[in-house]
Amino acid sequence: MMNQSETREKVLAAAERLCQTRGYNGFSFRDLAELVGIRSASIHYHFPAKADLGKALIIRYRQKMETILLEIDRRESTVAGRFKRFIATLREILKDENRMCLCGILAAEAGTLSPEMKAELRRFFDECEAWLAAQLLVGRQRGELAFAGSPTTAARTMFGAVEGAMIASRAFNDDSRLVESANWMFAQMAAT
Amino acid sequence: MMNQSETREKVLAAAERLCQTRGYNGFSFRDLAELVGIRSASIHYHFPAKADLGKALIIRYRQKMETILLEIDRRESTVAGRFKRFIATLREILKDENRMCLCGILAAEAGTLSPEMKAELRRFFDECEAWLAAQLLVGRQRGELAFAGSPTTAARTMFGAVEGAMIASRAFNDDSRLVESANWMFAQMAAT
DNA sequence: GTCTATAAGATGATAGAC
DNA sequence: GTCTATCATCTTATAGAC
Repeated sequence: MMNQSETREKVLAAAERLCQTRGYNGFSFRDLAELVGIRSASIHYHFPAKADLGKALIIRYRQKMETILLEIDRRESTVAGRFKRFIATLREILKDENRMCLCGILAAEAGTLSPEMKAELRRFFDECEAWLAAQLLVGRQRGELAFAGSPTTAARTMFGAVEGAMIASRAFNDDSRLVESANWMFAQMAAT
Repeated sequence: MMNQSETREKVLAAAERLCQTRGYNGFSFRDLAELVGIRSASIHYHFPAKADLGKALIIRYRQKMETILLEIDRRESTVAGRFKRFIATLREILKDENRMCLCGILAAEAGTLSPEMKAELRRFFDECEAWLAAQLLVGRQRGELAFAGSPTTAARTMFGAVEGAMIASRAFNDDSRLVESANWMFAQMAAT
């Protein structure tokens, strides 16, 4: 028998995978239980309602992203290098079972999510956009990038483009779409 | 009593709305029947399986988009004007009940869709991207736009950005996100 | 074409034994 | 913590009357 946090983590990992491939409304507690190797009633012990699971899913995913972004900052010093590694991380998700960004697919399904889930979702977008905006600002200050308007608007556009490109990549089963779009955007912002 | 095509159209219109707000896996034949004012069994008369309804939904949406794009070409002569009107059309969708582009939300749920639905979905992306690419090519030839690489890559990136911006707009319940991102992208491509 | 009736299975969720 | 058992409800889908 496993302790609480061990099973909880297994459930979250499996649920994340299911949600990324089939969407929040595309998987059930039974699908999840089967994947983890326990009964669906046991899932309810850890997450009373599906919305509780959904909320935990977003928080965990956001925390993982925070770690990834910190690691990128640590390992890459140039804006170009950071952006490239950011895209590479997302590409890995696509390559693995054609998964989508968890929060991108959830945002598409926002109409059926609990208010709490939607609030957590917005935080994820806020954080990713803030990180991108910080990179863009530095890039412009260093004279590496050229773009009009606020870094915030540029970051929102870029992150939206990344999420949209992931969706299209999935539809066409072609992860090169994400990379091509990312490269194009960065080239378009390269200072002349 | 209504003739076949009349009810069929009512069903499709209601299903489109439900799908745009709740996603394909977020509405049932009963929800749909209630909205149309008939019984769910009657829906099955027009669309034996849900995937048949889904396929018809995409084809109809794509045809409507084709009409919209032709109309835009007819009424606007400049690339900037056409792009602006294209975005305005999508913004209207967002303003109305915070709806999402039908094919954007379906592409996000692609993992649960029938192969036929996925094929129709790709056609929608192909057509929108082809239209955008044609506009971008003309814009560059006229010296109004400046961008590197093929119009196809630029168009794919822009359309992905538009879909992504719609998703974010929905999550934040703020349709200005779409417009700001669209304006930013166009400004970024404006020839100096 | 639309209805009632119904099937067969899935779904989120709970009670209570171990 | 996990199980069995069970629930009420919902889901897609079909048969057959009108």
